[in-house]
Amino acid sequence: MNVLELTLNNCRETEASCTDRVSAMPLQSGLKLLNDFPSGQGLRPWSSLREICTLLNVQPVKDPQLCNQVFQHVLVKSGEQVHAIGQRFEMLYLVNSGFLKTISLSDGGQEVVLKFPMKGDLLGVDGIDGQRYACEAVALSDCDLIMLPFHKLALLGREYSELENLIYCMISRELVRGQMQIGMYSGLNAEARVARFLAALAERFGQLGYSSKSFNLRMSRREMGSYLGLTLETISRTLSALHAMGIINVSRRSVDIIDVAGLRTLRRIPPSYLNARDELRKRLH
Amino acid sequence: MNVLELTLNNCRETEASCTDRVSAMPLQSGLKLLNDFPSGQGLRPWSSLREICTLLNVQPVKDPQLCNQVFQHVLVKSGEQVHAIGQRFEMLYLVNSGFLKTISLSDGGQEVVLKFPMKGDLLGVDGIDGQRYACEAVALSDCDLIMLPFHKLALLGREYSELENLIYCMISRELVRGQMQIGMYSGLNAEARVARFLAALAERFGQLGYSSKSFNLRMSRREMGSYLGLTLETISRTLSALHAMGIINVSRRSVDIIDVAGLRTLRRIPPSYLNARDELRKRLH
DNA sequence: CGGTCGATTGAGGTAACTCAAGTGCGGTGG
DNA sequence: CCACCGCACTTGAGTTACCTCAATCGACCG
Repeated sequence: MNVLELTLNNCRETEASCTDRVSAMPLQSGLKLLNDFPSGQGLRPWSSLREICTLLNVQPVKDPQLCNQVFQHVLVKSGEQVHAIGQRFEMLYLVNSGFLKTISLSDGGQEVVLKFPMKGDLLGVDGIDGQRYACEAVALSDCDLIMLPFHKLALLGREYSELENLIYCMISRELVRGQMQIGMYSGLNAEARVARFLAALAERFGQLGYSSKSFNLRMSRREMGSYLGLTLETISRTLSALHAMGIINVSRRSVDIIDVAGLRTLRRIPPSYLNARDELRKRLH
Repeated sequence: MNVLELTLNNCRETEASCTDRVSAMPLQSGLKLLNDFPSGQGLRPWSSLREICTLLNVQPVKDPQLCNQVFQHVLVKSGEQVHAIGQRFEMLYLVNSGFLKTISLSDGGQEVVLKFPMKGDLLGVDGIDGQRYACEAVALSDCDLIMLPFHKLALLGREYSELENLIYCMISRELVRGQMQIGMYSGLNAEARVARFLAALAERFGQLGYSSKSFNLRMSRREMGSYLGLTLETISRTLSALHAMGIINVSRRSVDIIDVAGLRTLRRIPPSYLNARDELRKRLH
């Protein structure tokens, strides 16, 4: 049984097992396998493990048979859900293109944004232990995801130690990124958080070959605030202040970075840029 | 080559490779292997994989040869470092007894507490990708850790799919716990955070067979604050207020839980319990 | 063209921070 | 044994950074 058969097989399994899923999956059924799509758009329905390694930014696996194994893609439209909290875990998803958010529910039932996965990031790792996804993934733009059926992946990993190690690294990396987030933003005020966030986003875009100077935010102010532990109004105000300082240009969701170094090192914004009011109040006292 | 040889061998390797470590390891050299210790204290220098499964709260591996494989312990004294940030990764550590903290450095060089690992928790998973630990682990009490040389573990995992799956689950679990933390505490005010934290701690102690009603905090107010994103003064005030409400008794680091349900559901503390001052000011207005 | 939704901006309130003064305990040394 | 010191914690008072509520604006969409 070759891998192509394995993956196709697995897709059928996925479809078949939809009925026994615990949580509602309003959009899951709308997911399209890429080979259902009209060809000739430059999109292919599967990627080789070699390509996957490139995407993950790791040494490509050397074994010739292994690195030609292929994995199927899936297209997710903007706003659609990739997986829900509590849904039975079967797949890891590797982002080939597009922009997403992962969320969990806070105590009050409010959604909390955990990450903004993009090209090269892995979704679903939190489902391995417990066999159910612990968070929900939603596409914030049309996305092209590579499906990695975990069971099959592990099976292959057993034969190829190279691949096994790759899997360990992928998972560990996700964990490290979560830790970095906490470390990075704790102890920073609102302005610095937003500034670092933009700088990190710009750097990431740059690494992926897009412009690091000029890009569109794919998330709403509310989502950004949730991710950074701030309210949407604070985000809006801070962006305006960074604009007023001449560090960025921002209009709605389009952002131009003027002074990257400034973004990275900013600690606090002089009150004059934030709001005339605050300064006035201080003088009155 | 049996596993006992493997692990002992690895320990020698660890000692030998101390010189090429990147970061300072002031205390690492003071770590003692358990078989250096006087026997007859009920402590054994190694644990079998069967025991490790119990500790991890997973189905014990069934293969008779595999589950009798043993792993060596290491004792870490309170205040000592288990591993440093940037130190070369070789080991996972499974906590057999004791209480620790893991920290990373915030932007300003301040330490940020990420977790408080205890019995059954795994340390070092963040080192797999990149081959260097991404955080620092410090013992907050005398600790008994089981050393799991990752390379050897992976080697064994390749032969025994059961074990391999176990490794994946262990790592994934660490990730999920990190996510839960973010989800749990975001959107809660200081009082609720402290209350949930105590409730979670109590529950954890209970699961481990200790008293869930009465225990000692092993961390300082500052460390607790760092973990919860609050200052030490806020922690202190909140504990006092919870005491005043009759939900807990607290004196220095010893805590008695009086009303667990209250802790879990608390949203805000009536001003009167917090400080007479605030209420007075309101009435004056 | 109205309706909806996201973003901006303003005004005021407040939760948590900062700074500072005390308190109590545990260790050390006379 | 007591006196001293250091450290973690407590408590107080004032400040402030961020939140909340509310009005407005603009883009998009049927």
